Amino acid sequence: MVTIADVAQAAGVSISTVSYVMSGKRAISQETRTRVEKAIDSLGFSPHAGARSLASRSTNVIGLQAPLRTGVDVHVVMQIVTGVVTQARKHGYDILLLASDDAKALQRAAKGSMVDALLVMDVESDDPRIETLSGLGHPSVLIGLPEGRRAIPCVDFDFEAAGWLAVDRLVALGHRRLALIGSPPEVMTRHTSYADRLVRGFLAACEASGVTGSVHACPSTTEAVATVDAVMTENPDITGFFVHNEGALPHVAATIGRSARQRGDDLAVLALCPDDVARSVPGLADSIAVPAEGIGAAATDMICEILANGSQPAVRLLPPALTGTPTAP
Amino acid sequence: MVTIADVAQAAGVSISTVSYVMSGKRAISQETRTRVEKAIDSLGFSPHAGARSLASRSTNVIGLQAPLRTGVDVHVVMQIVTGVVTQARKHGYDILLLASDDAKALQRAAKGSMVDALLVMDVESDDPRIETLSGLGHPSVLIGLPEGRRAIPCVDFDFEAAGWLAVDRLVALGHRRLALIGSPPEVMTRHTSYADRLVRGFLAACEASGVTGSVHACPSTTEAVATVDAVMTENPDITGFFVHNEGALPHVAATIGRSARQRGDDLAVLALCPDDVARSVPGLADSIAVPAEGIGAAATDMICEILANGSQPAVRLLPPALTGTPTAP
DNA sequence: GTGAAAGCGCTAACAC
DNA sequence: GTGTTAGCGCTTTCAC
Repeated sequence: MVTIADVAQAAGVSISTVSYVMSGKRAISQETRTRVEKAIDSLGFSPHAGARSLASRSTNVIGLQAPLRTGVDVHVVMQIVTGVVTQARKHGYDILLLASDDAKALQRAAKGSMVDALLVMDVESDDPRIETLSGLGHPSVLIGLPEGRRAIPCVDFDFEAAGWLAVDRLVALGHRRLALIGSPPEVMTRHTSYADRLVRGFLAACEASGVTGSVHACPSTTEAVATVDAVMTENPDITGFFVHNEGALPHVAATIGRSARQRGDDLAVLALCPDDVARSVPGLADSIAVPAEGIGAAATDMICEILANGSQPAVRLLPPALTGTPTAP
Repeated sequence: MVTIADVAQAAGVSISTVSYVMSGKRAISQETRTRVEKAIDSLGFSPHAGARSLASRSTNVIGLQAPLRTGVDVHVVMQIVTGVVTQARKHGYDILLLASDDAKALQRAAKGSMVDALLVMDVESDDPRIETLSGLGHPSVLIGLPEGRRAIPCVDFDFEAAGWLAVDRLVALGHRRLALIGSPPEVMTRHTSYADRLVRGFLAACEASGVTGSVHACPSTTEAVATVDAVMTENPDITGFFVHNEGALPHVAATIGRSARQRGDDLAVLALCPDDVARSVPGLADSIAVPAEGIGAAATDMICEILANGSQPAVRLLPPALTGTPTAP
């Protein structure tokens, strides 16, 4: 293994000079700098991460707790993780992927000085992890927006605004009876924050616009088709569908598309999902994009800023936007 | 921060005794052991990972290079990652998620002593990373099975055997004209190892069974339906479909199911995908499970064994198995 | 069965 | 602008 001492010797300077060349924390003459840099390159030196973290009391690693369980939208999770990892690297951080999604895992990483900060996804209201995080002494950011005391900074997509936007769009298209085909029942029941916020925005917007809106939990599996059929049969006057359900989306789009063709109905499907997912669904005209990678990147930016400046920003919600071919009413 | 010295003092023993209690590397009297353990608990001590890695020259971290790009099957990737992370924790390892999937990232992690070993997914034949890994001095395992020199141990699902199994199953159901609806064109063209192996097994089995088999690349997006329609129109005598394509599967299953219903054809769809994905597709009777989480776990076991025993196992392929309601012919 | 002490490779005062 | 050196918190000889 090549150490900083080897580099110093090769460059004919002291150890600290090499260290300062790397960190840029003090002025170095152009001449020594090049000499040191050459030595570093030719020896292929990279500093020992452990030694560095021991001496500097910081690891340049951020711990990420991602929900690897099923029932979540894998596309969204993957994209958020991608955003986090990519952005972290830009700030010079690496990502330690935590195994379990309990409070213990957070403590292990923090107390073992394995990470400088923590990024936690899929936090529910009253999640015990929030209290753990507060007591940890490590900066942390939640990806999501749990209800309650708001002790930890949060980054998320503005699902509530998305609910409003969806209703505005469907109403603009001429629909007066709307349905939200939402998350699977288990997500709804868990009161996962994003599901609740979407429903709230959707219903409030329906009321504000004076249209009828109903909300339907929908399994993300085989039963999605049956669920949609049931909704359509029992509420034949619904013409505007707003779908926020990964597994159900293709079925819903197909079912409704077929029904529109067969019965000549003027039905509309508006999806809430990542852009590329929307593009892969046949027959889907518009969608509201969930900027999943952007959420990951924003959360990472926030935590890096806290790490750098000690600033303590509160909540950041990314605004929704319509995508796709806008079919004028 | 509470250090090992604090624990030693609290327990009235020397630092080394505390260290040995934790590592179990030398005999400790029952009495001191309990005293030390109590001190550890009451002080809430966890050893500093960096200090440990500096002194012991090992990090207890495994680097994982996962393809976060699109075009891959996100369900499969997520499940493999889950398997890796979960199993690693069981062996006492944590996972560092590498940002980019190039050789540089592997070097950075290894040479910076951030990891003890590397796990690399989605390796292609002639992948430059293979040579990098060989020269790195860190143990590594590939998840996948690239062609060629085989310098690095590999773990994967036995896609070739899956091709055989699929044909056997479809033939047993009475089908004589088979089609493999395969990976997207970009994956086929890249000669991603798994796609090639599946095709090879499928075609060989068709020949061995004396049935006709054709292979069709299929985009994982909107065009999947059109592709399948084209295949069915141009080859109306195909009755057995073997689908290995995340995005296309629901469409294929639906299209073929409908056609079977409308035209009264005896068509069969056999899918190759993770179990839970198969269960979420309406109207799918059987499938061959891709044990994605098992692949991740097996790869992790292998690398941990190499780390522990220095053993150098070669290739491990997980066998395919039929799932679902076996509909007798 | 236990302790003392020499590093591990780096950072960051504190010199000059 | 550069060098010297005291730690950072742990593991692991070596000594008893």
